[in-house]
Amino acid sequence: MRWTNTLIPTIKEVPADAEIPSHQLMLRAGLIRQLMAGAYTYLPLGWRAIQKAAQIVREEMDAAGAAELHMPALQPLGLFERTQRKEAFGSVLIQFNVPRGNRLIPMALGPTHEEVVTDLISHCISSYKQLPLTVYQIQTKFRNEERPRFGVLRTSEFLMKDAYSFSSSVEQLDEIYDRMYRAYCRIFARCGLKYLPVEAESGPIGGDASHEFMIPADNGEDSIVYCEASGYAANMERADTGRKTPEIKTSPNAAALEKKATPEATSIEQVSKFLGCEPSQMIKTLIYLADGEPVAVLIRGDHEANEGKIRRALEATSVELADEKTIQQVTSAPTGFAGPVGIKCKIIADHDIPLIENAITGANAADMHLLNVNVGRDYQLDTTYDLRNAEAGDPCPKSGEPLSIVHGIEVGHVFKLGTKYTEALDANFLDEKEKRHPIIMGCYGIGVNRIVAGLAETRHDEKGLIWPLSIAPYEVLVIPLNTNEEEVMQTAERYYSELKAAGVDVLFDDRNARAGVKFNDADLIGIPYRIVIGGKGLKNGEIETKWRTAENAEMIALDAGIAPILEALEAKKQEEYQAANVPA
RNA sequence: CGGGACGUAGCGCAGCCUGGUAGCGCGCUACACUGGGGGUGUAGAGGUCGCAGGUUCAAAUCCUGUCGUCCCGACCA
Repeated sequence: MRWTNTLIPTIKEVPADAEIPSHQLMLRAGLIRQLMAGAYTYLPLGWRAIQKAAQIVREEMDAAGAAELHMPALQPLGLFERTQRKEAFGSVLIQFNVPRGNRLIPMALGPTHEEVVTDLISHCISSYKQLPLTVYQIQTKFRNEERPRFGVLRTSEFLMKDAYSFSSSVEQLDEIYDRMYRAYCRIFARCGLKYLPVEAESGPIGGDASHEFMIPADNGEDSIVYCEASGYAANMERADTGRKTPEIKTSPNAAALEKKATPEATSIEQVSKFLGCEPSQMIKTLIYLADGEPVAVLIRGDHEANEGKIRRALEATSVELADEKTIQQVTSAPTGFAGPVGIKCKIIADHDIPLIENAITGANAADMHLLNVNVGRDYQLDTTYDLRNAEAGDPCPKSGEPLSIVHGIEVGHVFKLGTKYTEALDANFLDEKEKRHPIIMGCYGIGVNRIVAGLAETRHDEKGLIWPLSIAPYEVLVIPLNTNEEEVMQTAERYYSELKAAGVDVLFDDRNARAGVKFNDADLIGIPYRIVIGGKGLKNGEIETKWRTAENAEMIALDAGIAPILEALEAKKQEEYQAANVPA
């Protein structure tokens, strides 16, 4: 492609609205332009990078035995009503009525395709002999983000690869899940990303039912609990800590229980300020309804309760914060003054709770808190649980080494779905004994544009982007230094056409611009291999080549033609593939 | 949806407090010189100051409303 025939609007200054590197660089390098909050145009360079990523995704999905198809983005709203996801999605689901004659048809723009694909499969599959089956598509998804942000990382319209597997047994599902998991590792490695498979929520199937694939990045939205020593990685909802139940006994330093008025101080922050104490000295008493039964959950004041852990500890199917009325019944006080002492319901506590000497808690009376509360003397615990979010420094559940919290960009998610959608939409199969069962599903998503944004976010220097060869919009950039010199232009044209004929993705900077402009743009858009043709070199019978990542250029002889360039590209591809550590 | 900031030429910004002919840099157009890291000169083009209403002889500037964009938080199958 000739530079003058395409659209690469590079920007010298940093756009005011962009804060994070990927957003700034993608704008500056002419990859994207914003249409409105949460909706971006991909310009030729950006779109080519996306297509490269999509192609890698296709190759690996096909190799993993999945079949590509294409489903409508326009979907009947009724499907979402049948799976109850109209409510679950809420304002995220973009919906509207479309006039058809004198009727209005309620529709939605697909935020994902579980409903559509399950509906499809329910009509096509009826026997266990047709299973397992995995299908996928690469398609634009629509989710109304209440607050789009971070440029192209969080938008209301984005390109997603979504795959769905259908199987007749959990064993079949497990096998497909492992295959998808490996395909994902290969995809992200081939794209040149440093990625982390992270344990995520366990679904209805239980066990290792879900992994998120994260790119570690300071500007990532998600928090990952990570242990360098053991490789343990889990998201905040899921992460266990290696803490154990401590000895539960009254502290020898226990001071006399004291009741203190704390008018209108209901939050940890307010009370700690009012009493001049640290939040870590306080016990937060949260009243939950576990399958309808009230339970008091004790968490240290400076910690975050984790509902998933609470649900598992109680062996409940549903857990939600109790309503005002329940709290009033259990604590004899309005919300904000609950405490373990004398509370009228079951109590469970986090591991850290018995360790707090002379704690401060609600007094189960309006506008009152208790000081010097101690376990054993003032309230009783048989055991303790891991009920809070992991924090940096907590022991790793595998190695016992301190955990760290790293931020990440979610680029992929694999999930054992189970039969939620197949039951709701009547997608069944007949087994060998003519018994009907709902098909068992898995779903597997990749944010294709996040692959590109993730690379921009993590691979750049002060001059601009640094693409790996596998995703680079063009592999080679040919720069004739002075377009007025006939010999320079003829030579450059020759290299351009020969490289193109050899199947290399080559961009030809045929602009009549100064060298500085071309070099700076070259660094900004980050094409991996640069070939410079100038008068001085030609006099010596040489042209200059330089890798974007290299410090210095190398001269190669004109006589050699494009052969050394093709060799260098091939060697670099091998080198990148080796370095990426692509699993088998 | 709560909190904060900002809307002036394609981009980055000044002017606003204290109302009185809309400016700077980059980019763009033409010509000339120049030609290995955003070059120089000359001459130009381009703006209903986000939008609406109000105050005033007079509004980019003051007031009210509204729309948009960004950031923090809530939310995110």
